Amino acid sequence: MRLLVVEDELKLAAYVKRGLEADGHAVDVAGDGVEGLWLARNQPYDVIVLDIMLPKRNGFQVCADLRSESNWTPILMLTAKDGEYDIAEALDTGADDYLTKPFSFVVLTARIRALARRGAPERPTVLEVGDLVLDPAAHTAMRGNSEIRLTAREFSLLDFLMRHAEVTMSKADILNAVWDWGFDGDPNVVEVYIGYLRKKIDHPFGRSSIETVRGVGYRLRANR
Amino acid sequence: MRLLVVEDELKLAAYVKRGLEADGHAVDVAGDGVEGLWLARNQPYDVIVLDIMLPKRNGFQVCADLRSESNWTPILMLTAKDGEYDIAEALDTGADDYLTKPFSFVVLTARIRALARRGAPERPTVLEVGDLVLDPAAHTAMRGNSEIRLTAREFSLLDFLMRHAEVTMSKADILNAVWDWGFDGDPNVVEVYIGYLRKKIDHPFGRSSIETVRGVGYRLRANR
DNA sequence: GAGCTTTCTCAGCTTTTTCTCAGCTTTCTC
DNA sequence: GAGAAAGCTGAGAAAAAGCTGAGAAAGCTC
Repeated sequence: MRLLVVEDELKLAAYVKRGLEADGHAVDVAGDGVEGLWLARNQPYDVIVLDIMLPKRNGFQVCADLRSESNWTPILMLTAKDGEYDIAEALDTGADDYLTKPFSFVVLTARIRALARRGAPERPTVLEVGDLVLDPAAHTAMRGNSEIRLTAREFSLLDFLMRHAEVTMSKADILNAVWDWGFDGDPNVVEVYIGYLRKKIDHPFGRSSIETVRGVGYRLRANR
Repeated sequence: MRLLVVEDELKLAAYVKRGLEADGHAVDVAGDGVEGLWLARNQPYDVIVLDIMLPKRNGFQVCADLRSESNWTPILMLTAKDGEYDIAEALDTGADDYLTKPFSFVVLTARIRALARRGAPERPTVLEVGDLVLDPAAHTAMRGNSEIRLTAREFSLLDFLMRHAEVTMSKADILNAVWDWGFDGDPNVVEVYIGYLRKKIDHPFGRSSIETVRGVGYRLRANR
């Protein structure tokens, strides 16, 4: 997909760009509202990720401008949690969805995918690895025929691992993708959550499907 | 379905377009009467949603023009509640139905569906999920053989959930679809109404069929 | 316009989730 | 096989999310 990210906070923009590119998308970044507007007008994007607080022209204005020109590219707005700007306001200006900062990468990409899918009627979009099936729309996970109840964080983690099945992901990668941007707590959370997930998704007798690769990270294996 | 929305208020147009597309329709938007007329003449639509107060050529005129050209595409008129324009007048000019602003999304789509159905007489059009049956035309809901009395809001909510059975809908989605456009009250209403609905539709002994997906939203399950 | 229904807000309560911490186990190196 | 590094895990505190009863306000009906 072709994506436009309009975000003035450089670090965040870089983080988002890097992550989305790793996800296989083509990403343009604009640092202020005017530049964003210009790009949005002159390039065809599948989704626009638009921060509200921007120099020169804020997100609401950019969004309203585009809509007034009959540009209906799906827009995902980023709002700060402390809520100086209202969430409802974002939707009112014609945004299609919003996300409050801080957010995790997995959640961002999930939202972008959901937006891009709108209008397109097909509907496979489940992740499958071995006998694990994860359905982002229904927000359910199954091992074989039995449903697995997962919390939001566990779900994100499994989503991430399944999208990178068979590849060893470092703890840093995981922390980056699954936890909110700017998280600076104990990296041990990853171990803890891997533990939770193992308890829930492991076969009663089978071996873990999440392998520990000592000194490197974790890897989700399809079989056994 | 192919729909045309003629509405000059940008925010409302975006909201309607977004929602209808999420509902699986192809939506064109025109920002004034002349553009609307042009599109209506040159494209085959299943239903036209037509605001009355429009720049250049108002809804009545557009409607009359189309009818005088023997264009009988079903027209749903949008009127402001304060009633500067008369509802009867809308029907007189050849509109098929009208809706007063503000309206909720579920109501809008219900009306559009009803209009589109007029030409095609067959079609039962009841919603069924598990042993829940909802008949939008008759405005009745049944669990098995017993009727459930629902208020208008409860009905809309159940309608929405049933149309998206098995999929987890966020509170924001629900608020957007079931409550009037521009509603900016406490999002807690959703929780309250989910509570009401659960009391009414739950089996005496069964588990709830509306599941809470913590941190994400709600999901209507068919079975069990 | 009294009485009933519906819709919505509010605040306190309950449940669930998330995260930290500290001690324990496993694995690796020499 | 001792020591160190890496990983695992149970307990529990803190925060977040959701639920619900009470009641105010608005609408409808007769």
